[in-house]
Order: sequence, then structure tokens, then C-alpha cells
Amino acid sequence: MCATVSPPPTDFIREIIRRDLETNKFGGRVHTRFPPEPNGYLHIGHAKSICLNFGLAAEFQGKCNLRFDDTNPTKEDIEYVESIMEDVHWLGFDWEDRLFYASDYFEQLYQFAVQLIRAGKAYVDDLSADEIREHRGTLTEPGKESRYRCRSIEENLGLFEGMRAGKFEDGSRVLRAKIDMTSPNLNMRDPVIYRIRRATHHRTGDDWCIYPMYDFAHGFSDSIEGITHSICTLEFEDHRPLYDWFLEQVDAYHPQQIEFARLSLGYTILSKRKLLQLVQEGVVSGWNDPRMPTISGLRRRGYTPEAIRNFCETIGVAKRDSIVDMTLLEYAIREDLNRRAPRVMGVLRPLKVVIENYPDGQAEELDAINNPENPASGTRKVPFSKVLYIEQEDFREVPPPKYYRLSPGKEVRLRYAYFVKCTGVVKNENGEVVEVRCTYDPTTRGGDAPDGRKVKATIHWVSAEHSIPAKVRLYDRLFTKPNPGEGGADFKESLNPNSLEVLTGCRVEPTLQGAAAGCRFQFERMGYFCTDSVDSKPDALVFNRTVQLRDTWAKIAAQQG
RNA sequence: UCGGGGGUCGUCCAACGGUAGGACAGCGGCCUUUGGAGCCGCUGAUCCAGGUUCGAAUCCUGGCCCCCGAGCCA
Repeated sequence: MCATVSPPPTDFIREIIRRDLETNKFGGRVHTRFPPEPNGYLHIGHAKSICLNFGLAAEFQGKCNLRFDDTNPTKEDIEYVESIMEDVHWLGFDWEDRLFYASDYFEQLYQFAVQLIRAGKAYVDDLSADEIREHRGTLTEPGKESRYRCRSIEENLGLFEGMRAGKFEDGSRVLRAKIDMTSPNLNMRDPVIYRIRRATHHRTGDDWCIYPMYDFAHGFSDSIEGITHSICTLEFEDHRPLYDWFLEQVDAYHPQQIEFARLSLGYTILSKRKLLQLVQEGVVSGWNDPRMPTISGLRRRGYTPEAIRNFCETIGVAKRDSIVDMTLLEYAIREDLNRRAPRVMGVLRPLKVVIENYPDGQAEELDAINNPENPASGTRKVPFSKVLYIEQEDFREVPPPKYYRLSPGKEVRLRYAYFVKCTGVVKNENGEVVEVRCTYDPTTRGGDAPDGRKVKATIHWVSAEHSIPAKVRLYDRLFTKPNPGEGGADFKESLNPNSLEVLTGCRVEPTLQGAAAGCRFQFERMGYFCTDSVDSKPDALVFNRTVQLRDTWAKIAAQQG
């Protein structure tokens, strides 16, 4: 087997970087950064950005920093910074010794602001928030200058110092850039750069009562760290002139901001605000609920970092808005797990089978292949006996067209065991089949018939007596609409009521006894499952279904109605 | 309406004036001790209208449609 080396991705950002390298724009350096605000858990959309930024650095022999954009203490929390670090590492990226916080720069940022004031490019405004909004104008009308706009440099300096010293009430004054109240770009209409906010910061505590705004802090943070390419999402395109303006005013080192389209995934939401709402309202069990599109949710669901990285490479990077189909993500995890997940047999909805001609009390061990995709993974022994369980859906008393599985008079193969033929059924008082009777052909041990006889189907099974119980959770998409909340609707109205189904009477082969948390398996013919990292115990197994296997029969059955 | 972006198979991404290509999905076949995996094939797109050009997805003009922007959020 040879590893397929995929060609390096090409996209408009890599083209820009290659050009910058050719022209020696940044002295041949490539230095990016991933700048999350610690106000929520990372999701698959962040993974796209992480893979881009760290990937670029790796590709061009550069560096990528992890920087927390923590300029708003009222929304941020240490819990989030910890989860973010864990998730970035888990995804397989390393910021080495370059862990930074915008809050590390508060003093420098303050000095930049003083510099701006000294240059007559910033002023303290006493207008209220409402007044500032009114003065801003609208998308089509210019704004009006504040009556405090022409304060002297000395007065501004004194006032700003007073803001820092805590002499003024929260919200009573702000520091604003002096740019152009008539600019068609509202971001340039004297944006606020510092606000007074007495809140305890998760890192700086109560050292500060003024905090810089994003636009001011971000560019200077990039500049301080020597970032070359500051990659962000499309909604910041309008902010680029301001990003550039700040750096130009003080003649600071000037990184290049580049914008790309954020990821949207069908049938889910990638908004930290909305995700937080699901968590707070208990719609899901937490940020790491396996139905969540968060990194921690996907991890608990059984996704691998490799699959997520491959997914991110597959979807590419561009500037047009798009909604990526969930099947792309599912393909990525199947492709990875097919290669590496050991196969086992597990029956989710058991139906009892009695082999009439198999001796009572006898048992034998049959060889089963651990992973047909990887011969090196070897074989294992699976116990077989007279009473088995098979999947309810693998038996139909009245088989529909093209149904290959077990039904009265029909013969199938029990995986790695024997051919069995159905001789009848036992029903309960409601007329439901509660037991299937079969005979087996002792000459087909292992699954091959010496007479060359073929069967259409091979089904999985477990020995009733030897199997162990398990709980299994089946997950489905969180929402019933491709774009929840589209058109102003409440996104929670399209929550999928069937996104979680818990199966309790499952039976799995004894190999699984004692499985640790977070182990991934393929339950043959059923899908990929992993032991839940919080609820599964070695003696009380709980599996999460990561993703189903492709199911041709399900398609046929669906077409048949 | 003002400013900034963007429109290529059902979906995502390529094609950088020279045969519109790949992946996923779908459909059909081969193979198979997983109706899995794999392999082969098919279907299928340049927003519209003009123009430039031997030749346009690409350049020009004019439309149309979509997204973002009026936080002391990021």
C-alpha cells in the first residue's frame, strides 16, 4: 500500500502568499495566527480556520500563533480558553511557545491609543451610546461629528488618563478614532476604540476598567506578533480599511488582512451565540453533546482529527458563501474509520434465533477478521452456540422484493459461522415474531460451503449466552432544515425531535468486555461506534453511533416506500 | 437606496484568454463471507444580455440575484 500524497491545496490565499514570497514582501516569512475569542467552544467552522492558519504555516515553513482575543471580559471565561487549547491540540496543531492573549498587550495598546491622541487622531467623546448611534448616520446618510470632537490634545490626554484611572462611570465616555463621519464605510465614522467597563477580566482581573475594541486591538496585536497574513472571515472585509488606518497612523509594522468565507454546514448551526443557547436551555447535554457541531461534540461522537482535517481540505477555501453538505463530513469520517476501526459484531435490536440441530449446551469459537482493510490487525475468536441474537431487521416473515436476508425457507450466512436456513417462527400473543427457528449446515463452518452453494446475504449475530449487554445511542441531524433560522425564523423551531435515540437492550460480542472510553469500532453492517467518553464504563458499555455505513438496502427499501 | 464582497454540476472546490475538471451526492455495473470497502461507467454547471477576440467561465459594458455593514460584540 502506498500513501497517496495529495497535491498541496491551491486557493486564493496560497496564491497571495506565494506572490508575497516571490516579491519578498515580508522578508520571506509566513506567520499566521488563530485568534479565537474565549466566549464559547470551538466548532467545525473554527476547525476550517485552524487548519488554514496552522496548515499555511506548516506548508510555507512559517509559524502560527494561538492568540486569545480577550478584549471583552463580560463574555469571556477561563473554561473557554482551556477547551480551546484542548481542541486545537486534539486537532493536531501546535503553537509551541507562541500562546498569546490580546490582554497581554493591554499596556502597549494603551500606549498606541495615547500616540493616536497625541497625533490628533483620537478623542474622548462624552456622548451617550444612543447619541453616538444617532450621530453615526445610516447606510445612506452621512453621520454628524460629535460636539466633543475638537477637544485639545491635552484635554483628551487628561480625560483618557482619567478613564484608565477609573474616574468616570461605565459608559460615560469613550475614546474614539478621529477619521471621517461622512465615510460611506460606517466603520470609518469615528469608531469607538476604548470603552469603560468595570468587569473582572479572566486574566488581568481588575487591573483595567477600560478595554479596547476589536478593531483597535486586533490589528495592533497582529502587528506586535509580527503576523504576515492576518486571515479572517468575510464580514471583516469592511473593517480592513480601519485595520490599515490604525497601523498607518502610528507607522507600525503592517500585516496583510485577507478574508475568506466562513464554513456553513447543512442541517446545523455554527454560531457560538446559538450554540450557547442550546447549551444554556438544556436542548443538548452540553457543548460536547455528540450532536453538537463543536470539536468536543464531534470528538465525543467518535470523529477523528484526521477526518476533520481531511474534511477541511476537501471543502477548500474561497470567498463565496456556501453551505457544505453534511455528506462530505460523513464521507471523511467513514473513509478514515474504514481504514482503522476494528470490526466487531453487535446487535442493536436483538431477535432470538434458535439453531434446532445444534447440540444443547455446546459452544465453539470461530475466527473473525479484525479488519479486512488491514490484514496486520489479525483475527479474534467469537463464541457461537445454539441460541443467538440477530438484528430484527435481518428477518422478515414476508420478505419484500430484493430482500436478501433471512425469511422462512431462506438460507443466509452467519458471518464467520455457518449457513442457516429458517424453518419457522415463534410468535407472541400479539402475533409478533419473538423467535426465529433455524437449522444449520455443519459443513459450512467458517462460512464456506464445500458444495459451492452460494447465499445472497451474510448477517451478523452474537451468541445469546456469551454476548454482553450494551446501551447504544443513535444520533441524527440536530435540525430538520438545511439552514435553520433562515428567513428570520426561530432556529429552534426546526430542531429535530428525533436527533437522539437510545437503545438499551443491545447485545455485543464478548470481545468488547472492558472496552475503555473513547474506543472506536465498526459494528459490522451497522456503522461506526465509539464508547462514550463520559458515560461508558468497562462493565457498563455505552456506545455512540458516529456514522452509519453506506446502506444500499436502505435506499432500495426507501424507494419501495 | 450608500459602501464592501460574491454568483461554475444537486453540494463544495478547480480551470488565471486555448478541450469546463475533481470530490461528495445520485444512477448503473463489476466484485464481495459487511447490501460495507474497492473498482468501472453514466448523469450533471459557467446568472442574463451585449461587446472585444481566431478563441471568453476568464477581458469590457449593461442588467439581475445573493451575502455583509448603522454594538460602547468579535
